[in-house]
Amino acid sequence: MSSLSEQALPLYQRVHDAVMARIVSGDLTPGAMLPSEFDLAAQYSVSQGTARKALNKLEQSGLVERHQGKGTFVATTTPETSLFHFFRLRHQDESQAIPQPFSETIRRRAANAKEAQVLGLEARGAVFEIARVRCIKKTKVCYETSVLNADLFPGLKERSPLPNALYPLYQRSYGVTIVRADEQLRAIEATSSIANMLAVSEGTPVLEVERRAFDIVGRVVELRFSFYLTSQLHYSVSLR
Amino acid sequence: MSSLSEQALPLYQRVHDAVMARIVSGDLTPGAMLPSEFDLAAQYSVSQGTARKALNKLEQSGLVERHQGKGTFVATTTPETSLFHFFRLRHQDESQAIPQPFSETIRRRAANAKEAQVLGLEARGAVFEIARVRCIKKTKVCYETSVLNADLFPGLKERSPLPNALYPLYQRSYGVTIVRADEQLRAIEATSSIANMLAVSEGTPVLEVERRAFDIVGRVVELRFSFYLTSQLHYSVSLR
DNA sequence: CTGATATATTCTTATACAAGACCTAAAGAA
DNA sequence: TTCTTTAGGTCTTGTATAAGAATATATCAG
Repeated sequence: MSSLSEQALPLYQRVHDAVMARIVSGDLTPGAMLPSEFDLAAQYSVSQGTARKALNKLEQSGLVERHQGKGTFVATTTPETSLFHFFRLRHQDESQAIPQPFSETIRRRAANAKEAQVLGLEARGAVFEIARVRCIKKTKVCYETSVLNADLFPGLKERSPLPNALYPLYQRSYGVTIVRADEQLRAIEATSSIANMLAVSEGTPVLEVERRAFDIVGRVVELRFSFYLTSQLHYSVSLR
Repeated sequence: MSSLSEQALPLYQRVHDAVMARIVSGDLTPGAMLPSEFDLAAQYSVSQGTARKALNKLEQSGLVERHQGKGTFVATTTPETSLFHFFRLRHQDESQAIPQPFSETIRRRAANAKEAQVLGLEARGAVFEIARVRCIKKTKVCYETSVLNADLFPGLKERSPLPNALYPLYQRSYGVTIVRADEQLRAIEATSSIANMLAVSEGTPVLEVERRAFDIVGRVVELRFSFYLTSQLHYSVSLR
């Protein structure tokens, strides 16, 4: 049996934690098949039902996918899923709006105080800043900057131009899976620099979205500011 | 045994559906205690484990709450829960911002085309329109209008002034439980009427939130437009 | 290539026992 | 007497296990 110390916790919880650790550590990569319920049960000396309960819990948290007769697999956050989940821009008919890359700048620099605090870095630690302007049908609709811990994304700058969706890149190339994002939204007047980027007049109303993206273990991996023009589009969210 | 027709569905699913029907129909009201796992098992001629699985599913969907040793209860959408879930306005430190009522107008009128379509009414059906301006520390920060199917909320107009939080009122007084809300957000320039309501100059950036609120059975019960000033506040949301 | 068969997987159902919450009545102190 | 405490009993949900069904896939005979 593997390490299942920590008495007091229920058996299924210990199995759950152990399997989760294997996924988080990268031992089990997205798309990989997990041991079957019976194998897992044997590994940890519990019954199949207990192993099953652990797997069900992992499924509920979205970490794995299960298919009767096939097996249990580490969840693959497909571009579609990722887009659908974290890209909230929609057309007026609620169809998804996917802005296309227009320009991109990647810089390596020292974090400012806020970035260091949010990303959990030491003062003036190294970060990558990705600044992009994006279009829909030739019209600039979005300016956004993403700031990342440089240590987690070695060689990022050399990958320019980056794909439209960043999170699948984070996952496939760096093993960083984004599972949650907290966002703060405000309506602001476009500053001169933002107005310039989006080719509108200064003072135009802009939807500002400040995002903190979290990975599986709860670290803030990305701090992103997005500025959207919402005359033809809107930000769509479902509370439940 | 009660009606558990529909062969082909698993037993626990049938029990789940039956209990859910009792909740939706109003037979079991929010806060009421459900039959125990053993009682439910006896009622539907299944084992306690199967009844348990049905109740767990109801818990996952948020319809009931379970407490070891106490029992299972129809979920009570408390004012706190409701506020926390559907009122997304936050101060800069992420503490919840609760605007206080400043003025309120309730009108009974005919629905316009969009309202009739969204609320599932016949053309020009009767609706209530609640228009409110709300303040934080004497400063007007929000203007919002809620449009409701008048048939679902008899005598609403006579209840003025309404409480700060409307959804607990819907639930307690009219048996309408809001479980989900879809929202569309835009940054717009304040129109003259909105600017007037909020005592700002025309053209000030305002966060517009268009909400459709759904009840347990998936009907759109409320169409709400909110206009927020977001200089001191922001709209906070978590995607996961 | 087709269809039956075997095998591996998850899913469903049932049972037994553990743990937590609550009520009640007896015991004890003021 | 009156109040508080405590012990036990009972009702509740939580945990663990086992056996068989349903589903997907590979294998092999024809």
